[in-house]
Formats: sequence, C-alpha cells, structure tokens
Amino acid sequence: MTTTNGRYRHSKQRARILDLLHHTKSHPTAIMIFEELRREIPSLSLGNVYRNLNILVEQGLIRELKMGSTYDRYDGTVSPHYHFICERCGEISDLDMPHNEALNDKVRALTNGQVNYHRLEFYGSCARCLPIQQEHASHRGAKLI
Amino acid sequence: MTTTNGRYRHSKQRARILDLLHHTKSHPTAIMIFEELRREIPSLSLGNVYRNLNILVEQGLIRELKMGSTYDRYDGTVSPHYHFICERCGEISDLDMPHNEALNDKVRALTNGQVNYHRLEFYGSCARCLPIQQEHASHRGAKLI
DNA sequence: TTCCATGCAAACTTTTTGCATTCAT
DNA sequence: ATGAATGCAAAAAGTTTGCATGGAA
Repeated sequence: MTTTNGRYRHSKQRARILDLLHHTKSHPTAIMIFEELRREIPSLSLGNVYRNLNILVEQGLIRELKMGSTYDRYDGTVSPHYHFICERCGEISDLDMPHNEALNDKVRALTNGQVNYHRLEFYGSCARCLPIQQEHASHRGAKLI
Repeated sequence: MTTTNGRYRHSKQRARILDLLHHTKSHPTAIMIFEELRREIPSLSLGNVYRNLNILVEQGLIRELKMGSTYDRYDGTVSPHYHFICERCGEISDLDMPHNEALNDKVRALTNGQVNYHRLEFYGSCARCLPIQQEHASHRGAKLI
C-alpha cells in the first residue's frame, strides 16, 4: 500500500507512465519505463516509478505480470501439469486436469516461433481459506452499517 | 552454472532435497526445504540448498516454478489475455487467441475453492530469434564432426 | 589424488520504504 | 493549508558467488 487513503492527486509522472504503457506493446519492466521517461523528466527516480506502477495496479488501470518478488517454488513432479495458487495462504497444488499439449502447436502457428512449453496457473482462494475469507468480508460489511 | 563439467558426485544433501521433493505435494520454497532439512542436517546452509536445487533442475529431476528472479513486467491492457515469452530475447507479446473464462469454473469445481483468474504463458523462441538460434545450433553441431 | 560439494559470509539483483521537500487541490 | 507525490538514499527480500575446507570416486 502506498497512499494513506484512497484519494489520488494528479501527477505528471504517473500520467506519463500510464500513457507509455497504453502506447507500447512491449510489456516493459520498471527500469525500462524509468529509462525511457527520464529523457523527458530528468528528475524522475526509479523508486517513484515503482510506487506509481503499484498505484496504477491498485487502480486497475494496468496489469502486473509478476516474474519476481516472491520465493520461487520447487516441484518434484517433472511431467507437465497445471497449478492452483491460493492468494490467501500461498498454498500451491497440482490440478488433476489434462495437460493440453496441442496448445503449443496452436501458438506456434500463431507466432511463427518455436514453443517449448506452457504454464497455466489459476489464482484464487483454496477450499480451506474460503470460509475464513467470507467471514472477514461479513465483518467488514457489518462495519459499514 | 554450478559445476565445472557435467560429472556430479553423490551428496547426502542433494539426495535428501530430491527425496523431500518427491515426498511432498507442497511445492516448497528453498527456505522451507532448508528449514525442514536442517533439523536432520544441522550444518546445512541455505546457499547450498539453492545450489543443489539448481543442479537438480539442470539434471531435469525437479521443476522450478519461477515466482522470482527476473524483473516484473507491466501491461497496459487490463482485459484478460495470454502471453508468449521468448526465452532467447526476453520479448513478451500478447497472443491473439480467445480468453477461456470457462476454465475458471472447471477449476473451481475441481478444487472447491474460488478462482479469481488464471494466467497462461507460452515459452519458446520468437520468430525473430529462431533463425539465429538454429544457426548457433548448426555451429555447435559442426564442431562435433 | 582429484575436483565436486559444502559452509560461511559477502555480493548481487530487484523492489520497497523513510524522510524531508515539493506540489496539486 | 493539507496531505499526496517526489527524489534520494538506505533497507529489505531473494538468490548467487568466492573462498577455504571437507569428502566422494
């Protein structure tokens, strides 16, 4: 969380970051955005780019493709399979659903590249966390009355 | 890369890590593995756990679910869509294929949890990198003759 | 006897945060 | 005038690496 309450003010830096993301197809990293915009706003700092990216995600105006920031996980099963990840407790479980190898061919045809493998992950709340989460939600609801 | 050549020796630590991964469904992090095994091998170090995990991945005996280690990417398109990631140049591109919302329901039924969204990524070599890669491969091949 | 594996600590990479200042409202 | 946004630098989080020593083949 970056701001004290939910009210955001206008900021040239944030507006330019959003604009850049709306006009590129390159899925840039924070540093790429920083280096691009610094030519225009020389005082810009990397920390502030990160702060604004988090705000824009919070506002639902951009999406973050996490490739970092949490611990890597290790899996003793090497055959391809899919995962369910609980956003509440962090548990990762294997899904008992068929691996769709044919998707790789589809994407190869689409991109004219070579597809080595794909990764499919579902995010949500696991069966154990779901009741706890709903209980919290109702408490929050009660406060509003 | 961790070893000078391709010859590995036996190591109790590595054997125990592999064994642990084969007997758990929990997709542990390096630290979880470290803390679990340290009870058995008190001298164990975290750095060595990381080293051995990398060797086991190299050997194809385990899989790594990267949640860290590279820069996060940001996407100005917030509607759900899938990505192709070139393992050679790092380019990430949007795929022009339909988003399969129904998968979420399937997984909800499977897990009895709540599914908020899913993420599907294809890894390989993009059309631009493919010829370069094949050229390198043929050079490597030539050396073997 | 060779050189891979280890522990330890230091270094590295990526992201977040504290603080004093600036700026939008 | 208020407090969100900023730059800067320090810190945090996660992983890798250098070095001297131990251990498998």
